[in-house]
Amino acid sequence: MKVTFWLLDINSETANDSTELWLWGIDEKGNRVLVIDGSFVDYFYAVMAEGFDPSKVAEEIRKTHGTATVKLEVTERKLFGKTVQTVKVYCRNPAEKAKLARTLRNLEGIKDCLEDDIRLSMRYLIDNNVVPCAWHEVDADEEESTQRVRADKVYAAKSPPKLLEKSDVPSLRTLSFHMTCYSREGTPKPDRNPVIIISTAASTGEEKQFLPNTGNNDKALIQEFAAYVKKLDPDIIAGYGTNTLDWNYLRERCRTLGIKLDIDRACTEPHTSVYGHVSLTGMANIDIADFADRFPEVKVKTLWNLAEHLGVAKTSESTVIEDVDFADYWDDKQKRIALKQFSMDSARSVKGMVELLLDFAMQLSSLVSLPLDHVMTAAVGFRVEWFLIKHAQKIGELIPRRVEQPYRPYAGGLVLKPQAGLHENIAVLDFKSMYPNIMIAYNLSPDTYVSPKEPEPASGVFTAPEVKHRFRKSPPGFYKEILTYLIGVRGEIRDKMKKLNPEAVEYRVLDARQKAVKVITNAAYGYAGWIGARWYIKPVAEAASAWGRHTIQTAISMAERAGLKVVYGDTDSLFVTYDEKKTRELEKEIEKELGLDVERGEVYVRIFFTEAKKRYAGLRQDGSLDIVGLEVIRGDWAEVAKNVQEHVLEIILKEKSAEKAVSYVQSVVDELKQRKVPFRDLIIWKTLTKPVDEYAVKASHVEAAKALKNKGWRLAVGDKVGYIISTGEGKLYDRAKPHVFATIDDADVDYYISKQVVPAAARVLEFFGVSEEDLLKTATQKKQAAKSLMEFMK
DNA sequence: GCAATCGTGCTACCG
DNA sequence: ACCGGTAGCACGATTGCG
Repeated sequence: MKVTFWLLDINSETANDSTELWLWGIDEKGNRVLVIDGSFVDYFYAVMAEGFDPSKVAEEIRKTHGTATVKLEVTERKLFGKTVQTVKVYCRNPAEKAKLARTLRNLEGIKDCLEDDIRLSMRYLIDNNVVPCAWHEVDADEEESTQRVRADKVYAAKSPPKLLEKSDVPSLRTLSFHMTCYSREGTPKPDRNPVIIISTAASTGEEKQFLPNTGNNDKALIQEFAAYVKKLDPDIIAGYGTNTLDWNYLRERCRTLGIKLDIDRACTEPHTSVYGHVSLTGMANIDIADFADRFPEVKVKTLWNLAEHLGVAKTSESTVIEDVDFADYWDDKQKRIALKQFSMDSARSVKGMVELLLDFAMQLSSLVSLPLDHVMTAAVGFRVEWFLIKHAQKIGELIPRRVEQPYRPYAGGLVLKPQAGLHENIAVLDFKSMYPNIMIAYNLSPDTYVSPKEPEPASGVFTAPEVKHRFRKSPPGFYKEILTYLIGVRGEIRDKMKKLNPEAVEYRVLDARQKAVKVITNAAYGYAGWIGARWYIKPVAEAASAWGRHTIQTAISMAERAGLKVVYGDTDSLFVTYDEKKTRELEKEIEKELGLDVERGEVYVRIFFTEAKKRYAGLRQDGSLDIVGLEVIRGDWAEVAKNVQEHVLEIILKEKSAEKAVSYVQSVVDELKQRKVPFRDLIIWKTLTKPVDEYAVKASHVEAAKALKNKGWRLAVGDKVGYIISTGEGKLYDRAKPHVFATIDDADVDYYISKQVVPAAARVLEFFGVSEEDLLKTATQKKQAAKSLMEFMK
């Protein structure tokens, strides 16, 4: 019979010489199905050394390793664009694949073995064009018993599933949860601290809260939660920070309590996958924290900061309860109510974020072919790589092994020195997707690179400026094909979207799709220059940036020839004096001359540059500010300083009144002196980028981290540490206090005035004749300062 | 002997 | 575990003055 299903998860099961691929999905009727394919045979390639006959080598392999192999095939493949002879070695046991490949590398006539590092489940997806988060049709027989697993139907596939065009998404059951643990000694430890609350919010609308029956006894709590998960049988289980914290905690806690957390669809426990995320067989475990890097404007990546940014929760001082206070809240009858509410609200926020973000994850998953639970935990480089791998398989290009490479830097984009001060009426010209389009235009690819020792191919070559790397003109390289496809597809999607109502489900799905496509397109250049890349060829990235510099240089000359003044530029953008007719002509001329599309970006009514590159603030025509690079948008400055700078910029750009800005700054300084600012506006957040004892120098955030650790708080690399500078003796790092252990009365307001607020304000105001000293002047001195300022402005 | 200067480490930004 | 270019702070060693 034919079964149509949408693929949610895949895993492989190997037992007694048989290997099965388990495809978990949902059929058109909403049944949860498991399709088992036992016919796939894992393999790798043995690449022949120069001058060896593959059939003879195959014979030798058969003789020496016949029992480990099922079948041997002589085939031709390509490696970095060059044809190679190979023997495809089918393995009896997938677990022994890498070992067999290692042995065969030493066999005479074999230069190398490749693709033994591709895991079976990925191999299956790639080879059969089976795609996660997409519909397939499979010819299969229904199995009688579904006892081993939690599924409505189990099928045995008679052949691999076929991908269908159908682009809708079935209705998925999701369960969002939030877990709270009790500890009076810092970060809770699963061997001694209980779980006190688990709140859940399901897509069905059902909400639950699991609490200890008596005291802090959490055994029944966890068992009830586990039973509920099994009963609800969600397709997606989501939380915040669950990949790094909750699942491990629950697993450890269950071990301590002697209970089994067999909640997944194969009735096994959550397991840490080789890729680092936690996997629940047959369902998708989603950690919303893994989506946080899509929102760089959220500096401190907490559940609540992200939820508020996404508009799924409104936070106020009272909503959020800090981890340090959990135990106090729990132990106080009145406050416990608030803690329970907080937990429930957290689960609801997770649910809200899932609803907003899942579309993107599913589209990215199907685009790059990584299963849904893995795609968001995978780093950008790996997402690009899996997309490349899928295409490589189609065109017969072998997947290179990841080899350790020495780091060799190369020159990147060109950044112009800005014309400092205020400018009126400035337009930005941007090259559209400059690097991808350069790679397409000059056929830059790992498989088109012509090394210096090679003769020029018949097609001729493109030679990059400055660096002189050569790339054959034809046939098209594999990056060119991929990038052309991605850019084309994104255009098609966006055209389709224009005809749809933005409220429609289809519009949302398409929007998620085009975002996923854009992410991969934009990361291709970075991938090319990444030493960890399987297809790393430094000249590819180096040539792309060299052509980029050449492109922008040429555009600058053309702009100046056209009589447009260039006030700034960075990599693929030019800031020019705006003249409707001249810029339009320039855009056309650039496109004709360079073959790259230019689009007019922002047109600023007024823009302010400091002398520094990559830092400016512009006033848009709609009255909003566009602030770039300055303290306002940095996460490592105290909020009080950022607010002041933002307000100063607004006054300068809208009213051009340095005088007004100065008195505003002075008013904030006064408030600070009286400690009349919210405490949280004094917190400085910095990331721990390595373990605390590996720092070469003493630093405030590291000292604050040490203080937290001393009180039992577990801090991981990548965590943000919030601290304030307190009054007292010594260096700044001696006076840094974790914000959770401090109050406004501890704060050294002089530090905040002289090292935060005033420098941030002066960064802007010094271009209007205002010094840091002017900003520190008292009220009586203000009038004098204002007078001389008015002279200056004239 | 001490303040000014400079190099280094570090973080977070831009495109 | 995507690239290079860049700013700017704190720290701590070095320099320069006399």
